[in-house]
Amino acid sequence: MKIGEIADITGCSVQTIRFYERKGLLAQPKRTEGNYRIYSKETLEQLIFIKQCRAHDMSIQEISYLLESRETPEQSCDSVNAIINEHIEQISAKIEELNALKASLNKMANSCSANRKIKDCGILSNLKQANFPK
Amino acid sequence: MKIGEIADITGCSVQTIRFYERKGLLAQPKRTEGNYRIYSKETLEQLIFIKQCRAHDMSIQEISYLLESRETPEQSCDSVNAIINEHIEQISAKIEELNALKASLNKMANSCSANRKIKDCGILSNLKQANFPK
DNA sequence: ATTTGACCCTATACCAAGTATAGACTTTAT
DNA sequence: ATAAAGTCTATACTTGGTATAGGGTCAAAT
Ligand SMILES: [Zn+2]
Ligand SMILES: [Zn+2]
Ligand SMILES: [Zn+2]
Ligand SMILES: [Zn+2]
Repeated sequence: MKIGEIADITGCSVQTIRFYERKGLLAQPKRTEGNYRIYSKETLEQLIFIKQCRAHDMSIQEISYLLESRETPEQSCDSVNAIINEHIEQISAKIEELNALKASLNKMANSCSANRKIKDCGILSNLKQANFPK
Repeated sequence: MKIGEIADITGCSVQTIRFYERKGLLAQPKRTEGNYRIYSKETLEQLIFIKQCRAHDMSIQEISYLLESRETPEQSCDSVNAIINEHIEQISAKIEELNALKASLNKMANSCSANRKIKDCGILSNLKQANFPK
């Protein structure tokens, strides 16, 4: 298969596939005489795996670790669990952070209701307040 | 005040302040004879405003619009409201997305419990599944 | 008077995870 | 034979900074 085909199948762009190759997520593929990349079914499956990981917002490095671990199928999958659990923790922390931001923003939005002029806008005066950790 | 002072006061790094200047969030300040930047109290307050906006995860462009609007204090603050509300929408959407990701990741994490070998790991086999929008 | 140290200056490169060109080459279709 | 579509490499751009390198400035200590 040529690069455009696996791009179509997976929904990754051609540039993204070449980018993953540069980053080491995909091995250097064989080439045709005309220097076109040629992919095997296995590489296509690996790209699908990568796509699923990215869809779960895993970093290139996390995906690297997972791909690496797939090369030792007889070993314990504890490391896989560790990566996923840590990633879930990251996402949970981000959700908490965004919920706090949203609450603060909503509070600000509610502080604009009366005068409706820029100079009196509660939103802008809220944003002027310093909020330094002592 | 010199740049290091307002960096200390606001908690922005010196590089970040220079970065904001390049991005147009802060005007070109006056300089000493030795070419050091000199800041007024007003600029310090503007930097605090910017910091508060960034703490609410607003983009440089959104902050630009807010700073611009502050220059027409007699005008209606509808545009300010629009920016904040749109930003709240962005954050809400992101929260939804992360909640969905987290649910999917938790489901995956639960699928690893039995064999504890890489080749049988439910997490990895989940990630192998293609999930293409038809 | 000079040297040290702390600060400041510009310019440039780097990070993630791609996206978007330019300019050339290969292959396919008409 | 030519045009269109696909591919190639290399490079620049995105966001919000961070981290250097290689200088210049300024105050205090020697
Ligand atoms: Zn992660
Ligand atoms: Zn208002
Ligand atoms: Zn926003
Ligand atoms: Zn497992």
